[in-house]
Amino acid sequence: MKDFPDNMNAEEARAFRDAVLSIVSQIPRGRVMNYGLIATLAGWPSHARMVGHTLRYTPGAERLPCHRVVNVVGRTAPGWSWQRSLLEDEGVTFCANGRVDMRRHLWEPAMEE
DNA sequence: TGCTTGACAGAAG
DNA sequence: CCTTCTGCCAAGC
Repeated sequence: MKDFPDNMNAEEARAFRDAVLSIVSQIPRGRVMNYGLIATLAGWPSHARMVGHTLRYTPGAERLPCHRVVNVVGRTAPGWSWQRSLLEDEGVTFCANGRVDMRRHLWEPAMEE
């Protein structure tokens, strides 16, 4: 029995998008998450790139705290210079190399239960 | 139909 | 620490 189909149906693509947007909207202020983690929680591990694709091309994602989504090493999205300012405004600290201090700000929904 | 691209991740140099 | 390469998978051309 196959838990994770390799290609998505329209229904699953919609479920994936819905899950991603839902997870992102739940990221607390001053915390960040990475793409791989969101993809895993959404039910499709290794679809990290699809998460970024969804956040960028889905209308309405702009109103979500998508600026709290960074890659696994705490680096902000390329071509999105103001993302750092948005995070700093929430109290997120950055290292000298321009990366988010993941050890302090990484948030996992599992830690809520 | 087939190659390239990308808001990624991980390993290697 | 940084850059480059590979694996990944959907979207674009």
